[in-house]
Order: sequence, then C-alpha cells, then structure tokens
Amino acid sequence: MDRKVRVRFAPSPTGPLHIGGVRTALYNYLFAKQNGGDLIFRIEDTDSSRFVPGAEQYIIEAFEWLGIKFDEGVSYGGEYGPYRQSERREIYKKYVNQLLDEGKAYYAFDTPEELDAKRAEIENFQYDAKTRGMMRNSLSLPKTEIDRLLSEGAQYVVRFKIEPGRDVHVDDIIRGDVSINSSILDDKVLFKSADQLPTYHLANIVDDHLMEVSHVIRGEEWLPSAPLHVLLYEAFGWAESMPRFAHLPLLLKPVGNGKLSKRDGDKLGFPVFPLEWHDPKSGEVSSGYREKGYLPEAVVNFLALLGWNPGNDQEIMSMEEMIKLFNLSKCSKNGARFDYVKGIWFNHQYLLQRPAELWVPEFDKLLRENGIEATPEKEAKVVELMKLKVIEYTDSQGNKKKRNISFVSDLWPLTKFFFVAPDKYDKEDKFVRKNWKEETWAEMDELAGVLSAVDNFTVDEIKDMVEAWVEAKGCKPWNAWRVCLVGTGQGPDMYELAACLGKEETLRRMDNALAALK
RNA sequence: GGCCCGUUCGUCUAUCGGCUAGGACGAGAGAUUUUCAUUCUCUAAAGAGGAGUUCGACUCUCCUACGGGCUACCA
Repeated sequence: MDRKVRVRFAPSPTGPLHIGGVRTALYNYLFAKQNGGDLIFRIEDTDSSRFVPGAEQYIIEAFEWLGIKFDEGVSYGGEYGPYRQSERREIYKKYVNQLLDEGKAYYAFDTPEELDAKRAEIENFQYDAKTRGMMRNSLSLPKTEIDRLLSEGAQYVVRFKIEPGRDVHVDDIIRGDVSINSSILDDKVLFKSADQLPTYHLANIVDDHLMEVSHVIRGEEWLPSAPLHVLLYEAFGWAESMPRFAHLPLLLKPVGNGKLSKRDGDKLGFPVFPLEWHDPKSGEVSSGYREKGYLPEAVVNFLALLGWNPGNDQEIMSMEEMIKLFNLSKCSKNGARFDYVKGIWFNHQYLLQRPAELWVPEFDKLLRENGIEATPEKEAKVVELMKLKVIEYTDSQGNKKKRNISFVSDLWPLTKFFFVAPDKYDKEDKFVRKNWKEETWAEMDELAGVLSAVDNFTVDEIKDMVEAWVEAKGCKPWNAWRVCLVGTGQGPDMYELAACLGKEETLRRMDNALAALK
C-alpha cells in the first residue's frame, strides 16, 4: 500500500474562501508535503447557478499569500486535467452511462414540482427502494414509456440505485470505523437535468479516481455522505483503489451556537476570509486577514492548531516544522470554537520576530495615513531619524523594550508623540492630575531654563545638566516633564525622548504646556 | 423527526487504564519601572450525568443529557 500520496483541495467558486476552507487546504498541504506527495487544486463548479465570477482568482491569490503551494490543478497545470469540473462534462457522461448500462443507476422523470408535491404529501419522504416504485422512473415505468420519454427529449435526472439492507463501512483516519445501513440512504441524484452536469457526489468520485487521489481530507459536513461515496466506488469497480478518508472537525462560532459562518466575522470584529472580498453583486465588502494587518505565517500557525497539535507544548511553528510534525490521526474529533483572540496573539508573536527593518515600509504607510509627510528635505531627515528611534523603541531585538503590539497599526497610538505635539493638555487626565501639583509649574519653568542652556542636545548632555539641577533642587520632575512633552503617561526615558525631539521642539512643547497648565 | 459524529479549565488542547489532570490564550494579583509597555512571579479555572468492565478509569462499554453535522436536480 505504498502508492504515491496525492491529495486535493476542491472548492466551489461560489464566493470568497472561508477560513475553515483555508484550514482544510492547509491540512491537505501539510499531509502532502510530509509524504512527498502532490496537492491538487480542483474547481468544483458543477452548480452553475451559484457560480460567482472572480471567486476562483480570489482563491488562488489567497493561497499565494498564505504560502500554501499547489503542485497541479487549475492555473498550475498537470497531467490529469482539465481540473475544472465544468470542462469535464464528457467524462462524467461516460461514467454515468456506465452505471446506467449496468443497472446501477436509473432515469427519473419526476419534475421538481412533482417531488415537492410528494414531500408535502408524505412526511419524511425519501426517494429510495421503498418509494421509487411509485415515482416516474425507468424502474417503475414500462419500457415503451421510457423510450417514448427519452426520444421526446423529456427532462430527466439520473439517480443512483441504492441496494437497501447493507451495512456500509467507512474507515476514517480520524474517526475510525463509521458505519450506517444503506436503507437510510436515498437514491441520490448523480446527474442533473437543470444544467446537464453531474452532482458533487458523482463528479467527486470520478475525478478522485481519475486523478489518482490517495487521501480525501475534507470537512466533517461530508461524513454523512461518505458511505454513499464508498458505494459509488464499489459500483464503478474501484473499491481496491478507493482513497482513504479523513473528516476534519468543523470550526465553530466564537460565541453562541453553530458553525462559523461568513456572517459572523465582521459582526464580531474579526475576518472570516483570508483576503478582503468585494462582492460583485451586492457590492458588499468583507474584511480579510491580509488587509487587517495579519501576517500569513501567523494565520497559518493559528489555523493549524485549531484541531491539531504536535502533542507537546510547542505552539509557534514554521510551515517546515509543521510539515514535519503534522499527523492526521492526531487531529481532534470535536469542533473547535474559533477563538480569534488567540489569533491576535499569534500575530503578536510573529510581528515581534520580524527584524525592525521589515517594519519600515508598513510604518511609512502608517505615518502617511496619519498625515505625517516628510516633504521638505530637512524634515525628511528628522522623520527618518525619529523613525529609527521609534523602531529602536519598539524593536524586539533589544528584547527589553518589547511593546504590546499585535499589528503594525498599533504603533501609531504608541509612538504618535514622536511626531506630533500634544494637541491639548488635559488637566482631568489621570496621569496629569497625579503629577501636576501646586509647585510643578514653577519647577517646569525652571527646567525649561535648564534645557535651553544645553548646547549639545544629546542624551548625555541633557542628562548631565538636568541631573545636576535635580540634585540641587531635590525634586522629581520626570512625570511632570513627561506631561509637558507627551501630554500623558507614555513614552520612553525622558532624556531619550527630549534628545529625539530636539531642542527646539522640546522647548516649544514646554512652552505650550506651561501656557496651558498655568 | 431520522441518521451520523462529538463531549477535559471561559477558549484551543495534553493525557492513548495507574497523577498533585500539564501547557497556551484570556482573566486576576504582586514585583520591577521617572510614565505606558515590557519582563518576572503567583492565583483562580476542567474530565456533562448515571450505570457497568477492572485491583484501578478522564481514558474501555452502555444509557441519558447536551453540542455539532447531514437529511436539495448545493457543494
């Protein structure tokens, strides 16, 4: 049983890729790479009514961003194409006919209206061995009538003839043996009249067989139809080469009941899509992880651990490590609540691992968004300098100065004061109230004098002068001084801050504060 | 309703018959700090309930409860 590992991720292009789908694809990818196998990208567009333009391209772009690479499939090429099911009509036709010829499937002429009527008439109506005798199909109708209907071009679907009373077993890698009795299965539609395309069930089996798929790793929502799929493999005579199944637990809503749905995200303040999505019909915009400032590595790492873990306490893992450690049979069986708060923590971790230089472009963007433009040459230099200071202040390499930053955008409120003076001095601010006493004004006035006497405005010089004054005066001016320069209790060491701001700006801010807090 | 799957701290989870049930996120407390933040330390927090099997069950079996999924000419 050492056949080549070939797995597939096969979304239907009905909209943006759901984050649960991303996880399924990720597990397929990890499994494939671990076993030196291939990951196939197949588009299951057999429901022409739900097709959404742009969805396919979106999905491809999302995986590129996430770093999940496919070996073959739509837009990747390969020997087993075409990889879009709508382009495989003839293939399916052939296999449907095979089942028809062998009496394993039959024509059903019942219209949707007739079926609705039947469902209304009989409670829990199911099209199966018990009821097909009373329906209009090639099993119940006389041969002449069938020939007449077919030659007249009557609409029909092809249904799979399920033999009742048999226990069907599915050997699932995650769940073990799952079995059901074939009597509860209905005669599933294999081929639709509406768009002359097969249903998922048929196309799925035919493609997986033809593409030599070795393992089917998909969501738990498919578990109930897995026995049907086993029966189809048998009907085609492909039981020997049937892929192994692994049904993944579902992602659940962070609060409340039910599985995570597309609607939950923006309602609760987190994206459910990898990339931002603009709905072509409604014009509605749904947020994406990429646009929210998440790093793809963080999203991947977070998702991987929702339903699987390496069995030890390690949580931060690179893709390479995950490929080494991944284990399908160690996946949990129960659904996982989508706790996006932990996702934020993962982003924090990955952001801090980044060398500071990599932040610069994004930080630049952040500055521009906040109206800090370094147009004149002189200012450009200052901003550049300050930026370096900010990075030093926030950089993780120093390790002692780690800030609580989960997204690059968190930097702005944390470093704003480097770039803009406080627009107001709020006496009601808790920090101000605590540190601005009766005698403070006079002290700060004096301090301003000391500072203006510093010739060379460097950290060391400022420190020397101020400390000398502090010693003589016997006061603790730092918090009040901070109020002057920052407006509140934030920022780095005061000498550092003053030196970074420069003499002119420092004195200007002190003047402002003295005027406002008189 | 029927069928299938599941059930360990608030959340993600470790444990594959033998423990004080471990870790992480989140929460709380304290220490350090000229502020914020970091960092460090600590705390609270779990085996759905009931029967078995066993010397012994979170781990195996059954029942109940609860949660989830499926039940389309959708995937």
